[in-house]
Amino acid sequence: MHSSSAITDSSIRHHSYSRKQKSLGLLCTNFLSLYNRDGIHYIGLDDAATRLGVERRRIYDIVNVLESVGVLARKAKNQYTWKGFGAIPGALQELKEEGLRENFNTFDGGNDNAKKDDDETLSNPSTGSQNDKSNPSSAASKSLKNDNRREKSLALLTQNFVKLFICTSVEMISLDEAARFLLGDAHNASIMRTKVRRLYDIANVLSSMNLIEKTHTIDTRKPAFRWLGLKGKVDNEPAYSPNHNESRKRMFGTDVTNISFKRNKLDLFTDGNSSKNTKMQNNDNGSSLCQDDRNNSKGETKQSSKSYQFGPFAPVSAPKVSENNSVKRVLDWESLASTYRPQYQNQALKDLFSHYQEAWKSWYSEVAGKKQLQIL
DNA sequence: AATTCCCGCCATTAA
DNA sequence: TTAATGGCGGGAATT
Repeated sequence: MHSSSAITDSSIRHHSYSRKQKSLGLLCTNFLSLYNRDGIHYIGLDDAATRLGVERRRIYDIVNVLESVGVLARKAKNQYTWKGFGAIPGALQELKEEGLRENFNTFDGGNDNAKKDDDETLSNPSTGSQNDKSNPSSAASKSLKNDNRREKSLALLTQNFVKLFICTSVEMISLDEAARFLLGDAHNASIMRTKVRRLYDIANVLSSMNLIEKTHTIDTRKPAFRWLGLKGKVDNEPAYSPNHNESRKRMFGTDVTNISFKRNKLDLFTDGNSSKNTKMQNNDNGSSLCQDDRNNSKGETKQSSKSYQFGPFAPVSAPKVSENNSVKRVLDWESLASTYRPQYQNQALKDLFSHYQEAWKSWYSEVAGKKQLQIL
């Protein structure tokens, strides 16, 4: 049939499984390049899953965080409305106001998980549970368990994560810190681990949109994410503007179809040929030149083939302005503090985060006491 | 060893 | 009930 194989991976020792090509970030990039076009208004989940060659489940992940930032909007079952990057500014503004107003809306300090076990102090009944649907009043049937799901949703986590940046001017924070912060802190056990897993997922798609970027803390050690927001690439409606260059870590190939070997749990390809798995979705789409790129070291655009354009995000070109022109000078307690600790711009904000104070405080002492920041 | 995070089981919720 | 959603965490890939 077709000449040359499809999964021509030009890197990775031979044909092996590569996690990178299966990342949510890549998938999101492909999703974006697939739908961020002029005539797109609606997006069908089935269509997306099929075109991108992934299971439904993954689409939900992406769609949920994209919606959290305004790029998409749920319209009906199986159908979303494409709002575009132009909708981000407005969404962020809303999130900011919402974040400043009342304590992080539905956020719930000590969610009462059915986890026996000691619960966190900090009962934060608060939340009148803002109902945005309809039915303003009438039967005041509290949605007890109802919101419980929402509280754990990827969408909410995404918004809170974003609020952390836009409401606090705390650019640069590690996911571990973010998780601790977004929780009431002191969440021993797996709750924390799971939360961090989710944050990784979120961070990956936000990264693909260039809303955030992965870097390292000043003392260059722990990886952390920095807020980029609408920086330089602000646009109103036009899909892509010629100018605007940044750098995005993860750059990928052009192939939108995500086909490749599975993770093979109990299936070593000891001998030749696929045994029986290979359950790849039926990918239509004529072009399927798979090719990744072992991370271009030089800013070289590798895209080509078809006509895939990168939307509002960097078309890859500028190598990178500065990774960490670490000025690392005095590195005193204060500078670190300003980096990690949220700086309250006004009383309102301070008040807003008042109940997080101790979270930070404990985190502080924890880290300081350890041996991490000893430069005091 | 530690960090990153893919994969998909299966509980929930919607139709 | 079936189909659509989407928590959740085991454990493999990466660092």
